[in-house]
Amino acid sequence: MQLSRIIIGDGLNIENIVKKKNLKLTSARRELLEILFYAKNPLSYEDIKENIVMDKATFYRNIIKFEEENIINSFESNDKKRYFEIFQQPHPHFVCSRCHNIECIKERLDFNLEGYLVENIILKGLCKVCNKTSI
Amino acid sequence: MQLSRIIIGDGLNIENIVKKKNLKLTSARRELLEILFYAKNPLSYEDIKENIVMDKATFYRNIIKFEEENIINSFESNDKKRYFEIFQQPHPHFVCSRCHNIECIKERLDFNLEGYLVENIILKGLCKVCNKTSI
DNA sequence: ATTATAATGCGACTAAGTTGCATTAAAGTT
DNA sequence: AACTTTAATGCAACTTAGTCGCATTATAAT
Repeated sequence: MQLSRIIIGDGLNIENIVKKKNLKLTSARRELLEILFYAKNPLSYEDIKENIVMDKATFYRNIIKFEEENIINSFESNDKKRYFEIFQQPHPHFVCSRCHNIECIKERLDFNLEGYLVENIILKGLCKVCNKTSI
Repeated sequence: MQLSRIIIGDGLNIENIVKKKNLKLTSARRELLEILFYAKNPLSYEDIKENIVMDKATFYRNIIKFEEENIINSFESNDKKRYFEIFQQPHPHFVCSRCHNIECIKERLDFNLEGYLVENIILKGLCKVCNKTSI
């Protein structure tokens, strides 16, 4: 797969995104970003590690860099793991407490919290499937 | 302090709550529940451990029991820690990504997510204080 | 007072995430 | 194309949350 050539949004590919932030384009970074670009849901380190060759330290150092540069963002689930995804328009995530699946919520949740800046919304509970099959 | 005599809601004190669930009332459990009852914000293990004498395994085993019995509930913050609080009416929590404070949100957030059962809402971003003093 | 059973403490363990340090690779310069 | 600077990598050692098995102890009922 010629993943590094995928076009994201405004004609950007992984090379441009990384270089725009004055980061060196290494194979570790290309690998990591390709996986995240192709994922349709947020991924944890455990999800990713089987598919990468880089060291754990490299992984986390890149995660930190990418988060600083707003290339990705992350949040904690209820399984003690952090989940990573390519930075998109802020949108809520639903974490199912039964099946532990994580879904991106497309519906807009409107509420006004005076004074706060809400960057991330995590909803926990039962997803559609588990809610239907619940006792 | 005669903490075990505090009255919660329907004339319940810690003794009654624990016994109602068919759990033995040990000093570890009394200690843990007293701390959580008195906390005005959710607490992590790190917050609690200086004030308890029980072993870490006992702490977590009781946390698991209490969660099963809906005496407490917990959620993950963005500092890799789990936070615990006495189970109350479900209400959102706001986690500040700058000062890492955790607040209970009293305002009702109304939205309808068809099919899901939302048990827990975590908002992340800048709290009132940090948002005001942000660049 | 006795006893059954649940809860505790201890030690060993797992897994995420971090840090220091020596080595290597990227990207600009001549 | 070789040279150089600086950033990124791999490795090993570490920290901390959380879990588990097991022997011992405390609770609550008889």
